Amino acid sequence: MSSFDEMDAFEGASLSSRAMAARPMPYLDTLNPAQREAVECLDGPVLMLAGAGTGKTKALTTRIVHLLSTGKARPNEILSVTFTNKAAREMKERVGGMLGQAVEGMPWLGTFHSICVKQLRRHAELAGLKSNFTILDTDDQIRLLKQLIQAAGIDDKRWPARMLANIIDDWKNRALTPDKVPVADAGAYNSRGTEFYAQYQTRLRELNAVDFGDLLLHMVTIFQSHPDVLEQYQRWFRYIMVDEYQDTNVAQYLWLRLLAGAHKNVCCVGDDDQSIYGWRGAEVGNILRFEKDFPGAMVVRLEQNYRSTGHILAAAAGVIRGNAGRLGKELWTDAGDGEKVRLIGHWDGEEEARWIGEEIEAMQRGTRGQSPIGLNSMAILVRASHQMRAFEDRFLTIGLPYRVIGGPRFYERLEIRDAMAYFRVVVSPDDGLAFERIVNTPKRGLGDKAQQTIQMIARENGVSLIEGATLAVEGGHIKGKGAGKLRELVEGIARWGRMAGDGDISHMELAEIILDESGYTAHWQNDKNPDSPGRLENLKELVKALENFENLQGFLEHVSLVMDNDKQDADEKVSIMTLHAAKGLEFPAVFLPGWEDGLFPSQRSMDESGLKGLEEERRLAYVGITRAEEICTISFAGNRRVFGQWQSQLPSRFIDELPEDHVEVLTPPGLYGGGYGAAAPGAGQVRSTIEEKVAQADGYNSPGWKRMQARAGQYGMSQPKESKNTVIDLTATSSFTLGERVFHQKFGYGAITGIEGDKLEVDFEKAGTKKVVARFVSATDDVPF
DNA sequence: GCGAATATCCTTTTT
DNA sequence: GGATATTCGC
Repeated sequence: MSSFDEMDAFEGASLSSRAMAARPMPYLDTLNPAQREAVECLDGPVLMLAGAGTGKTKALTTRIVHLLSTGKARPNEILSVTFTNKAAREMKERVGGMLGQAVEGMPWLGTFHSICVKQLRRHAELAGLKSNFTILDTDDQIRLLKQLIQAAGIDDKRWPARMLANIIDDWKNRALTPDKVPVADAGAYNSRGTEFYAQYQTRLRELNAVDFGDLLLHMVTIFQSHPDVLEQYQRWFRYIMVDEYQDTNVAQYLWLRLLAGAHKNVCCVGDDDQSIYGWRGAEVGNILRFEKDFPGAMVVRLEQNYRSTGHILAAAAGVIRGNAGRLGKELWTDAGDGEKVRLIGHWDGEEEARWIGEEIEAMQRGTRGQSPIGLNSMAILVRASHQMRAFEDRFLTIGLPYRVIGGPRFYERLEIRDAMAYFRVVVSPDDGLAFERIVNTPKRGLGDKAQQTIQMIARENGVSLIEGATLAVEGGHIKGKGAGKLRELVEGIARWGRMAGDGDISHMELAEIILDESGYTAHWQNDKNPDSPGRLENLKELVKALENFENLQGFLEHVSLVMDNDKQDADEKVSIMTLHAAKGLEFPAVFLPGWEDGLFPSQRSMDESGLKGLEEERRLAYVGITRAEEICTISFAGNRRVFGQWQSQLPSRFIDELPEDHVEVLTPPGLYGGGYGAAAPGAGQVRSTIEEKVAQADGYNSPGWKRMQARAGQYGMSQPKESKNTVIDLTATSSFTLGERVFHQKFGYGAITGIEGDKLEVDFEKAGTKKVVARFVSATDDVPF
């Protein structure tokens, strides 16, 4: 085990704390009273409840600077955790900027995952791993599970590997090792969940690999079973700071609590209203419970908002008010009311995109009566990434420059993943998953049968796949020209490995050699596909990216942990991203399209997590609105293509929660039947009272929801332009016939076996027989009988 | 064993 | 509509 003296020597403080203590502290004067309180209270537990746009990052970074300036800690004694790499980078830059020098000496400022990798590499043997372990991505994870499932003779159609991966992830997020999974979960995955989980962990160890969840889980396990290791870290990290605390899951929470356990100098920053990662295991409970976990904790509320105008804040507040059990904050601003939030409905998704495109161009020119707004200052925030396509299509045709943030990533491209699999087998020969990926890419005449032979031989001899391949060749178990090719590949991998070890050539040269000698480059050169040249370009770019790293392993780790690829180009472009990706960002003008029930709030979220899911969706709406500084435009469409089929949509229930006084309705009266604001008959009664909302027992009984159902009949827009096939008839109760094949968002396809008023009994292919409300089911093309 | 044609499922959100 | 799994003909 590495000693901490070593750590000190490698990463010791480069800043003299004594010299800094003598300096004045002008930075404190730029803070408002609440921020200052949080910054100056250095010892003991502190909870900073920081609403959107209240200068949270400023407070956090100033606090680090203050710790250093007062000589309370050296840079390497502060553990500072964020969720995203972007946030970590920003903090580093800002601390560096305030100190007027680079912060080389803050080795423990990073994401949960990157810090845990660092720790785990030090203590890998305590988790049964070697310190050069590989970090698997979701794809590998699923492939591995699929193998286990098939080996167990289970139909992976009925029990998809993806599902099992989610279950296991969930357990890991809750810091549950296979032996600790509660009995209540025993029914998971055909009652064999824990069995597969245990097998999966064994396989990972054999492959000298970990998945994302393991990074935290292994460290928590190590801390729990090796108090000496934990104590060293406890002593080392004299101060701990956590950003976005509302997003921590149980494993992260335990890890933090263990590390902070001794001195309790922990400062957590968060906003319960912006907790939007529950689906990934985040526990809002962590932040709600902070004062119980750390008795005597100081709680500071940051409520002065420096970002948005009054109307925007009021609209956001009106929406989030619908959630119960909040810690409660009221944001205020002295920036004035500004423009009201704008609301508009459209015929369909394409028209919505067209309108937003025109609106953006108008804003850009300043023809809306306001001063021109640059494209960089505008963003479109969507609920689900598939919504982006409509905008990309439209903007491409009108030549409006845009950038997609967090879209399909460079490192997820086929050719990049292949190339990286080559690097992986060279760096870590135990990595059988990478070997599988490349063994027949390019084609080497090694099909299923040959690969099964290799698998079998490897398993029989208890060796890695590569060694198994060697044995298979030597034993003559592989026939034909595949044998020669396989031998060539195995020898190649060994040779490249030696070259990496010798260090005679740079890792960039090595990467090129690997890609050339393996025939991978040639594979794309010979491919006549029109996109092959692009792929070769990408490979070049990949090799170039290696420049910034010391070796292949460092690069691979970077790729698995730092997946961001927001290339910052100087051009003016509109940003398109998901609401999740937008957290922490702000734009003068924000568009929020697709506010339709089922899409936003997402049907799946509500089906899977009920009221909790709905509340998380509502927080997402809150996050969306609060991204806007000056102009916020919400829109919805009456018809939308889903899976290539037209479906009519209802405006989101969140639209009804927007407080009238702060909204300007742009929708021409009559277009969507009216129901909002002055455009509608009987407008006065439309908005529900706050009491009603608080009293609502569940989402489906909300006044907004009921009203929408009532309204459904007057839509007048449920006919698609091309009356191609099915539109859900929202009012019908008897438009279905016995035996008809139908589709349900959650249960999939099935046949109707009974009709009872507006309720149907459907025998679903996957989910079995269920009673469902007709409204939730749509007819399919298939002719029954 | 391979590639093209055909079926099937699907879509939240991501470190 | 589009990505992936399966099937079929060579």
